[in-house]
Amino acid sequence: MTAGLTIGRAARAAGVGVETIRFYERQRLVAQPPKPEGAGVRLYPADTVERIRFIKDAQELGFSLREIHELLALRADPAADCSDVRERATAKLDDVQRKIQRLQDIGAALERLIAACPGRGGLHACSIMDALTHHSGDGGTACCSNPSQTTKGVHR
Amino acid sequence: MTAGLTIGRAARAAGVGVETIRFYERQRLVAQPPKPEGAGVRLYPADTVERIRFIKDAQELGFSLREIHELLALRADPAADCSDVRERATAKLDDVQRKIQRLQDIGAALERLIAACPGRGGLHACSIMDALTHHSGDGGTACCSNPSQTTKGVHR
DNA sequence: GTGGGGTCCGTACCTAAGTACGGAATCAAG
DNA sequence: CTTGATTCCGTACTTAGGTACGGACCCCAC
Repeated sequence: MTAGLTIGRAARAAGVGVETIRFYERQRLVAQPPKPEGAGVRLYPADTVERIRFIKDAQELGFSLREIHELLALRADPAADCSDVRERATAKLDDVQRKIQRLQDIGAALERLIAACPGRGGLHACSIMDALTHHSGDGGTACCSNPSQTTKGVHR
Repeated sequence: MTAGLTIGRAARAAGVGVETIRFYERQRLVAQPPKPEGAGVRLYPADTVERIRFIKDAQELGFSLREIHELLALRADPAADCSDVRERATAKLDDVQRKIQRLQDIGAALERLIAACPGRGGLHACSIMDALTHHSGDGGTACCSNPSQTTKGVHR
């Protein structure tokens, strides 16, 4: 069993900064390993690196740190109140499935957008909003009316 | 064609606060309708309500306002550089598909967690991290070792 | 055994995305 | 035509999630 990684190596392995790990420790999202007797430096198990990666992943999927903490706290062991764990896990699963559904809608809209691009004829969809809302096939030319609101200087 | 909604009604329809709409206007995420000649109040088309809903949805899926602006700016009309639009749309689509993949992994892990709950025998998975990492079926009892890091006071 | 990098810890600072505030103007119901 | 709710606009404040800084300490290679 390898002893573990120093915080710097752990951070590099997880793709975050050292300060981020410390921040997560303060938020109790990851456990702070004990400092060895007398003096020395804390060593992080590979486990923690996985945990941090999960946190970053979940964050990109729109979960807040609080929600991620709830996800990580879910554990099915016979010593816990199973019906409670089931309930919370089921709620999270619903959440996840709703997100998947919406992403699939957006994905389909993007595909329509891509397909409509060098249209040579039809020109069915023009913006994502169009592709999402009146996504019914055909419809002829009733699209691309007001070409305002394009890219022009957002955020500084 | 209905004239439109006042900012308050539009906000209620979109499920956000008035101040949020004004904030989005400042960020150029939604267009500010013109104030009628002389005096009066701005009227928002139903269109804008849809747009705001989309923004909120996309945000829950982990897109930043900047990314959402990019998504909304994508439009396939023959007057635009199609290869550029295709490229950006394809990149966004990849993004979306990666997110779906990761959500499906998490969903599967949650399902394993739920299934393992009133285990009566096996007890295969215990935390999401376990269910995500050594998710191979069977394996016997090597699970649920250290029940530390449970729920105990995060964020005030 | 010393020099340079890494760790430790506390505090300060930063960006994104709102949210609240306050005073003037405007609208709509009675 | 008053009164109460909205709108309008600018500026200030807040919260989440980090990031940076500074001084003390530690550890490893030379």
